Amino acid sequence: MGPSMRAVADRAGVSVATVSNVLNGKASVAPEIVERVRAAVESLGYVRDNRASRLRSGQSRLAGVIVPDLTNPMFAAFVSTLEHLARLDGFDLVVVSARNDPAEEAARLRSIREWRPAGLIVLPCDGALGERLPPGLPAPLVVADRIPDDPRFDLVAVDNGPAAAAIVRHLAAQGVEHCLVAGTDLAISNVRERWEGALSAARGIALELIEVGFGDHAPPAFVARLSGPDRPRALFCLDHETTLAAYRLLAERDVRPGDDLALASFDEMEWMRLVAPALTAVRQPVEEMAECAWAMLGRRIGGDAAPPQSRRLRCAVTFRGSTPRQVPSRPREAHRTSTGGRRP
Amino acid sequence: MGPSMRAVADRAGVSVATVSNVLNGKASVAPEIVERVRAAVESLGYVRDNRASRLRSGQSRLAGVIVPDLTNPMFAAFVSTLEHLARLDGFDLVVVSARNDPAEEAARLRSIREWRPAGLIVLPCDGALGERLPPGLPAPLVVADRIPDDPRFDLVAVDNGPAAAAIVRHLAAQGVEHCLVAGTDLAISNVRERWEGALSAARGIALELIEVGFGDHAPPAFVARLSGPDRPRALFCLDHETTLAAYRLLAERDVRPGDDLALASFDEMEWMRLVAPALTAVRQPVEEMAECAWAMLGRRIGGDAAPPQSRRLRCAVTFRGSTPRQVPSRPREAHRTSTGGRRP
DNA sequence: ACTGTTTCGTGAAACGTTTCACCGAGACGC
DNA sequence: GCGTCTCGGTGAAACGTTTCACGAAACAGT
Repeated sequence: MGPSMRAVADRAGVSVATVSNVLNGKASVAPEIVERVRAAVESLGYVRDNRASRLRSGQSRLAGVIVPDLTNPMFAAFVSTLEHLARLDGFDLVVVSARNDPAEEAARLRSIREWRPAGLIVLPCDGALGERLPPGLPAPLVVADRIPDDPRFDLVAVDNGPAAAAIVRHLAAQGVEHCLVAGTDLAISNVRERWEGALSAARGIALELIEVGFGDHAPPAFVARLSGPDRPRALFCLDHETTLAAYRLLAERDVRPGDDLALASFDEMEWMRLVAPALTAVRQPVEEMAECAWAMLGRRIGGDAAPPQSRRLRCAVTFRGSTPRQVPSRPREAHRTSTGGRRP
Repeated sequence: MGPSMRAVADRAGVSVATVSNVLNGKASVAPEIVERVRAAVESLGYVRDNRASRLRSGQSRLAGVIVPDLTNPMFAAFVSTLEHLARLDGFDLVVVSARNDPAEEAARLRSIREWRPAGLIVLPCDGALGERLPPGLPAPLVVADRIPDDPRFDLVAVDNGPAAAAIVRHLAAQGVEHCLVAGTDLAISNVRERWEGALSAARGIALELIEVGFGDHAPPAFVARLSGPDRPRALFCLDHETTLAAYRLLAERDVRPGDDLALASFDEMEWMRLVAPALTAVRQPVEEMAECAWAMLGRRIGGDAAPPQSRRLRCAVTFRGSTPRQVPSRPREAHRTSTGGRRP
């Protein structure tokens, strides 16, 4: 163990209470004594023990974040901004990745309580968060990104429906008549909302849904649907995992996005702007979401007891070369696609 | 505050010491009493307070991780695996992103000590980690990914030199005679080692170095070098940031990797396999690195006092379409590039 | 019946802080 | 010269655990 306040006090020739006062700037202390204490701290290399400090004071200045998967760049960005904001407010963050496993999420939710966090920010694996929560909320909880069945919590998410609708309207306007819509799992609120939003805008365009799950490999049904001779002319992926799986699959099958298949995606990532043609995609405002979540949590920690609030942030939809007009005779405005006739 | 052990003890009609024994399975307790205590815990919804527990026991079962930038998918993956491993050993993780700022890194390094972590895993911003460390190591520290000037710590990193050499040899074999080598900053050990590794293999190929820094936009010198009429026929980027900047730049300037410029990269990412032509790249074994770091830290926490160890993990180098043979007349084996004549 | 030994459980002392009531000593008003 | 403040500082009681020495049975061996 390092030196304790006791050691500092002895060396400075004062009482522990005074050391505490100096360190926390609580009571007024004579400048000369402040100096002595500072010097003692310095020379001993004293570091406060937060465990004792927080235990006694009842404060925790610690927040927990639980994300479904830290490997997903979106969630990583979320945590990163959150971590920064938290630090500005003097909070530390315990970060947990549930690895897309509700059981692990539940376990972590339980174990994190032992640290007595001042607040929790949870991006749930699925909608059934309420059931997994230990009875009796241990601390203020803000739910982000995914919508739980349980309305007890503050919520910040994006407006999935309208964004998906915008994509579908765009596809229809480009002349697409039939579109395959793929997502990992409709049990995830975002995916469900996106599908419903797409449906709501499906005028003059036929939509067909397929769930592909989280597995490392695309399920046979998906593969078959995309490689058969009657494969759709357009594909709208409702989340990043699906887009990635589809993009790989298409490359293997030598189906070129843009040329052979209109491709649009939710969850815009850097690579979607780098590939050629670039992908039409919906970008979620992750940073803004993190800011909002932290602000909400801050208010709750501050004691605000207003009824649960729910905020929806607007997504940015960008149309790019992967969804060109569907009239082969007219020259395309598509970005960086070859002019055709490339297949042997 | 929630119920304490006192409350549980009262309800079960035993002493706090017994409750503690039951909860920790330390001393032998009569089965009937165990049951009573369990029931009391259950009905009160008791949760242990780690602050008190760890304070008294002197254990911490808490580890800190400091990464330069959580937004970087490599570091996110590192933290993710680490978090998982830690949890398997019953450790919690305090995660900190230094946002590429040595000052922030230093600040966090200082403040994290207040939690009395059992150990620290640090991926330093630069080589000068030693200077920023508070005097007197507070806990075992394992350095990962980047090599500090200070040899006091256990280290796990990748074999940058050989991997870079492999890339350069490959380029030479493909007929490249002159290659521009770009990296953010030679002050970063990885970048330096890669450059040196490249140099060591530069037989029959001229290498030219440029540092591009971390800014959001590529510096003018880089832009000029890549767009001028005498631009090099090959580019080797020494880190992900640089590759990204270069790739964007090339796209704007309508210079096609593979066709117009051989392009190889360190830090393979998903998108490099998705673009066409796919990028020749060096993949770092992040997961393995995390496993190794955790294992090392585990040994130190266990009390191993052997002299600092240093491990280098092997990178995987994959040659892809972005570095085709440099003989224009012969048909290329390149993957998914058009057959030429595309420029108006 | 007298020791040992084992088993099961308890009281109380830590751990390192914060906080609160209190105290001595000047300063001040009258 | 006497109360009354304020200022600066202190001792000691918490906070919720773990741990340790110790006791009270119960049981076995002589």
